[in-house]
Amino acid sequence: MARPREFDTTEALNQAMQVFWSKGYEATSLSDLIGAMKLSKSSFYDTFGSKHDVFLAAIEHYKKTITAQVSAVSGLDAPARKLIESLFERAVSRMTEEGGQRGCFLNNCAVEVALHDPAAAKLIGGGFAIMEDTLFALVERGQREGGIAPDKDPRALARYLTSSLNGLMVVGKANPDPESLSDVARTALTVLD
Amino acid sequence: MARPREFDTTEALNQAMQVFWSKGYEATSLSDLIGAMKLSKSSFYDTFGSKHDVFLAAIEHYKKTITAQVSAVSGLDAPARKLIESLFERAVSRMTEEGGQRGCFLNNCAVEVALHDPAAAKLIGGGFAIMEDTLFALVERGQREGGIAPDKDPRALARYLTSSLNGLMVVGKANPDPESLSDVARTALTVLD
DNA sequence: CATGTTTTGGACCAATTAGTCCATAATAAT
DNA sequence: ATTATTATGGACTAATTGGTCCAAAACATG
Repeated sequence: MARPREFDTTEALNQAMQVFWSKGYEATSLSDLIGAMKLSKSSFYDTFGSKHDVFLAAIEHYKKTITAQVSAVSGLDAPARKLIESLFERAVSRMTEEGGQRGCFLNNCAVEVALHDPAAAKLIGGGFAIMEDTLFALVERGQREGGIAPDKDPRALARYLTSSLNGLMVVGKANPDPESLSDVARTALTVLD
Repeated sequence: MARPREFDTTEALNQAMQVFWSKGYEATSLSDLIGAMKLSKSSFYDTFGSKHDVFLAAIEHYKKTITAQVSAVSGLDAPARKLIESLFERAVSRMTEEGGQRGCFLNNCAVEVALHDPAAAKLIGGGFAIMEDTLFALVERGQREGGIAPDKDPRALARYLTSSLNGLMVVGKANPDPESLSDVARTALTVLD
């Protein structure tokens, strides 16, 4: 009793994540999930246990994908400052493009469930930590390279940048205006000078 | 057919707002609402129409309360820069104190419903606009007073500060650590130098 | 006290929720 | 071809959802 004989579990989790991302946890129903994951109700429960279990797994899945993306970006040999800037630019353009207002999955989860779902909160915290650590490494590198003010505390900068990116997503949801968001991104990055 | 003979509508909306604030829109049930608002199901529907109508009214109510608070703060004769700083300080301490992790109601609403609820999205956008305009006025005053860099675009700064405050709330939800959040707030405010 | 107006509890509704279970169907192994 | 395994559709719960409705209770007014 389990999932189809050959069945791409990570792809299913990816689909589940997409649904949670678009609709939020509460607003996502079982039928939404089994529809997106393309398995039967029975297989769903046999394989994943419960809606909440899938939710946690989706958060974990998200963390894996950003870890991959992030290490790809950090590996580029462009100056670290440029990489950080392009992170903000990409956030702005994603938020302003058609259908891009889903924002950041972690961000959405943090706001919707962190207060009432300790298990999820822990995973989400871990996700933010990944972002922060990535930015920390980039900031330190930028300081060595000379693109970022060397006297500033890199940990504080990393925390600040993480928070700034999240702020951008939130205001972008209510008002996805390119000009506004560019103002925010540009101003936020002046801290690195 | 209506509400109780003497009935404080704004107080009821305030209670409704508290519930939506704590639990989110989807996770709030009718019984939650009529419990908090202290009226019967019949009176609820007679007076307010529907859950969604109450939700919109609660957002409006929130906007009224922040407008009031905000004009009180702006009226203080302390330097504008100090007022902005205390806004961030208060955000940090609220997020880190026991039970303060609800964050900002507008922020929560933006993340949970803006994408799928145009009517709410419009009200939420208006709420952010109030914040932005308030900060804009403070920034301009700060620039005149000399506490804030006069060469920077006050509109961009206001947008940036609004976004920063929201970012603070989001990361605070997942990780309500005073040190982290202080780092964020302190760093964010250096933009005003 | 009687009349007219408000307000309410709670019965009721249809839809939906997350979740269980099993007989059947599909597949694989022998 | 037979057997053993695996997966599925869908019937089935029990609870809850938002919402309607009305007879009775509470109240105010005369």
